[in-house]
Amino acid sequence: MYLKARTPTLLYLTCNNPTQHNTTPFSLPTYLNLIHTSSPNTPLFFGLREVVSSMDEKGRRTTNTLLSEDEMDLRRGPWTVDEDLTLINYIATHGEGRWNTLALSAGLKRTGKSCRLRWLNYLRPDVRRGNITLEEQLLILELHSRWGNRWSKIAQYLPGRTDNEIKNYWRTRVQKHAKQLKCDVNSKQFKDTMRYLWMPRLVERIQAAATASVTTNKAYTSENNLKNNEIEVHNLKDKMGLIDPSAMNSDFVGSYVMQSHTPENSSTALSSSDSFGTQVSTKSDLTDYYSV
DNA sequence: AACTGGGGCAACCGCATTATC
DNA sequence: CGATAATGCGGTTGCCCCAGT
Repeated sequence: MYLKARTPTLLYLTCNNPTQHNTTPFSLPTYLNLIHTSSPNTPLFFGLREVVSSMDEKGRRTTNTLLSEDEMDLRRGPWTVDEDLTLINYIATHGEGRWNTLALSAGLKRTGKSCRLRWLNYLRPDVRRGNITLEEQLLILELHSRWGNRWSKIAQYLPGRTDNEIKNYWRTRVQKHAKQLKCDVNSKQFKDTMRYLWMPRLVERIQAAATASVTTNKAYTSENNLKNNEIEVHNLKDKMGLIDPSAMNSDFVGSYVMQSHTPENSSTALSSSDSFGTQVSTKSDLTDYYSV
């Protein structure tokens, strides 16, 4: 079993056995939590402390490597695991804010802006990672149609998602499909396609996934779990209105958005995110819509 | 096996806004 | 009240990974 770093702090625990080629991603905060809460002699984590503390963003340069003079001044580029640990530890003790002071006090050779960005977009414990769910896609499409590129505002309605992540999603997925449709992402044609084709289809898929979940659970879960899932699906149906998707309009989705995920109730929304997770692959989101 | 092009995403930049002195 | 610093936001860039050739 070995560690692989795909990004500076997204680590993969991978089996050497090719028949068990199942990489398990962990964010650095997850690792820290596991390491802190596990016994020092727990086999899985035995030695990982040393590995984590000595790895760099690419697994090539160790913390003992001398830094160049430029790097001694102000560092740029990907964050190292050591820097992340420093930032996390400092914020755990002193709290966040006053980023320039924080950067200096923590001994990080980074700008305050860089520290803030790293914390908000990656290290914060409530950052939600993984594929954008169908429900989240629906929200993003709807909210973007309302507010345009107001990414931080849109992010307020998607608990755990950062504005950067939503922005990247929009640019890499949605704009790509606009390009394939040979129309501008701000054009009426494209907006109509979103509203009358993609969004209704998303609703259909969300409902289908919810139904499938119940079917599966009827077969494989305990009676108690089944009860919970039925409640969950019922709640989802309530949210989605169970109306003809073709009749769905912006107002409908908007009311769904406002009722279910507002910044004011985001704490509860986050805790209920388990039921907010119709996962899709990164390739399957909008790909099958524009061809209809 | 080597190369290449595109996708995905973390991080940076510049500007705007807000806070502090 | 003005100057400066800090923070927030949206646009852009650069790099890594991986599928296709």
